[in-house]
Amino acid sequence: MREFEHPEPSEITLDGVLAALADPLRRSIIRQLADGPAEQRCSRFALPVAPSTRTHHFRVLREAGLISQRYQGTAILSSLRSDDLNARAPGVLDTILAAERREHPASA
Amino acid sequence: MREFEHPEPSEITLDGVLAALADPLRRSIIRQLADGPAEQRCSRFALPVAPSTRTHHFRVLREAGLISQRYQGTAILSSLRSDDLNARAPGVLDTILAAERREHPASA
DNA sequence: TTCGTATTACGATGAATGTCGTATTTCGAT
DNA sequence: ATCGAAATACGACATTCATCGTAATACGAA
Repeated sequence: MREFEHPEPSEITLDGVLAALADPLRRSIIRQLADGPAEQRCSRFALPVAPSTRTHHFRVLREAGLISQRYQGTAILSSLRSDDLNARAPGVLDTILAAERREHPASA
Repeated sequence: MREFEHPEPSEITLDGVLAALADPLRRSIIRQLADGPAEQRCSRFALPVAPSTRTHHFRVLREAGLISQRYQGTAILSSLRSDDLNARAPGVLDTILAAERREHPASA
């Protein structure tokens, strides 16, 4: 029943954001969050990795300030922190997402 | 050694670009290239690392398609491949550079 | 309460990465 | 022809990172 640690908007660094987005699997998570419902449970993501690896990637994204997570029963709902990101690094997320969609059109 | 291997514009991947830009030292190189003369020699960059480490970072940037390099005497001139990058991933470089300048105003 | 689902925590492992020192190459200048 | 400066190549090392398996936790449902 605990809470997650989320960085404050002011604590979000470009370095953390780019390091998080440098991994293709994490980009696919971000992309699905951007293109789908605002809040999605972890199990909704079809990732070719073990559960514990999935957890690892979600944590990296959360600690970088890219997503926020909250509990709902046994599930965890994740959502994009678009506003905080755009305040801190305007356009970075959107341009990267656009490039990602362009480079990999089908796989959402 | 006369020639360098540069990826074609079509060979530039978002993954390579982001992986290259995930390192703060490489971002500082890119920033100096963006804010200074179009072509700059490696020794012009004041980086707190050994010469061989410097070479390593320039190669990563070159192989990712971020910069192009050519020989001029014993020196090597590096320049940003802004056009190729914007064709492949529009706005990505510019928004990242803007965020970088905003986050670290003085150090250029 | 017991069970099952969703997810995390922990520890291990192999690969990738940033760093360095040393030796080497290239080229201009002396 | 030799020297020095610029940069690379190579090999080594430590750290980080992505991955996994296993065990544990929280919560809803039966």
